[in-house]
Amino acid sequence: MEYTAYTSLMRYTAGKARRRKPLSRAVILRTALAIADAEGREGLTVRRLAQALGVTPMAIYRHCRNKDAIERGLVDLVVGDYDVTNHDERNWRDWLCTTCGLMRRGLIEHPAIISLLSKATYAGSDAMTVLERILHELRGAGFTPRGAAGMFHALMAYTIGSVTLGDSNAPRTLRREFTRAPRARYPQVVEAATTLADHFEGRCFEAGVRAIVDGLAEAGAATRS
Amino acid sequence: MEYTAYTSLMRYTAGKARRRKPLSRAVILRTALAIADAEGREGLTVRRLAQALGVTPMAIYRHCRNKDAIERGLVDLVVGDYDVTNHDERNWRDWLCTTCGLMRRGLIEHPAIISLLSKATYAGSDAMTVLERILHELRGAGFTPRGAAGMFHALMAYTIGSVTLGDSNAPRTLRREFTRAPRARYPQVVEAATTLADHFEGRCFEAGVRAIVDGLAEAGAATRS
DNA sequence: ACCTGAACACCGTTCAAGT
DNA sequence: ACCTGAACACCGTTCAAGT
Repeated sequence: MEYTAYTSLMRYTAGKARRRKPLSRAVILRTALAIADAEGREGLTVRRLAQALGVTPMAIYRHCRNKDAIERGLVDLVVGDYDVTNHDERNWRDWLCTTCGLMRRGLIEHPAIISLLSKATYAGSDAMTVLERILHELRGAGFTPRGAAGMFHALMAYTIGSVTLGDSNAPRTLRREFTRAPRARYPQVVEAATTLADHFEGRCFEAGVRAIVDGLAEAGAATRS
Repeated sequence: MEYTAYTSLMRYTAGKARRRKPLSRAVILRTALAIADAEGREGLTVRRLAQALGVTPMAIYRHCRNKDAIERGLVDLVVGDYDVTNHDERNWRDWLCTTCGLMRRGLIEHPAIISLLSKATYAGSDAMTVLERILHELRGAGFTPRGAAGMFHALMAYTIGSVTLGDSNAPRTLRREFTRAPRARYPQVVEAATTLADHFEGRCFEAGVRAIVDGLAEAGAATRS
């Protein structure tokens, strides 16, 4: 216990003076993200955060209204860090595919974020900029506003759901559960066990995105001009 | 504070004798679900649960290993309550559509569950039965094991992601954020505002499912026999 | 076997006080 | 203006004790 707290403190404050001058909202959020990444969402605690910052818990309240505000700030921080639309795929299908892949990557590298997504807000955040950029790309590809909105939402939902299903269980646990299920009661599960596990582990993510893109592109004559 | 605790106690124990005899794992989980539904995930507390059961917190530990076990139990409980595959659609597309609709319904009626999904396990749970049943239906429709697994995973991911995006923000908040976004910076968002909000509010869920089903059914010659 | 009481090591947050 | 100390009302969980 003592040891864990100590090494964590070392890790999060590495290279900084133990007594810093500023303590801004920005450094609070960055430290909070580091803690959440390392110990998970419930490992992030105002008191723990203060300790990592070398400060008293109450010092944090001078810069952030409360813990909820910090958690909301983390979502913004990650969205801002991953410039998911900043790449140079030429055709719009590849562009969408890469964008979703980058989103997925960001969510996986910061696993605590996905459970905070429900606290996020669009107004005045980087998320709105990402949304605008994706709609712009889709309009350029010939989608109507309605078609573009549908595509954005479906891909977003699929990506988030994919990550949720993926980090549900420890890496190889799920694979074992499927392959070792009693064949008499679960014949289909056993037969599809390895391919099921592949999907849950995210190995077929890109194929899923492409199928959804194609499915939505065809659906309804009104979605594309 | 006193008042809230009192009315909650009344609500959760309504119709039961204040001093019950058994206190089984089953009644603990049912009460826990009621609390989680009413106050959200962080409103569910061992001490609060004990209070609602008219018992000391430690009495609960005789029946459940710890809070984590209770939370995992809640996912099973909801999956078991909603018999999502029990309906009589004739063709497989409609069948999938209705199944996803029922899953979505269950998740929305118990909003705390979605954030507990990552704690769930397949082995020995009702979730495995649902999975088996869906794969069975897809095999019957001519899908290969691989194709069926892909379809299950994609629909599951989409459904979960859809609900996650939906309950992110309070009902009308998101709609306002989109329609009132500054037009100069976010022209596409403003233009698609109402249709975007419709999607986030889940009004186009069924259309999304159908498009994904069609997209995956076409994808790859190997997925169907 | 089943439940309770007291205790421990934590939480988020407020309020008054220091510099 | 920015930070601290002490306090309050909570947590999950363990351990020994009651019946």
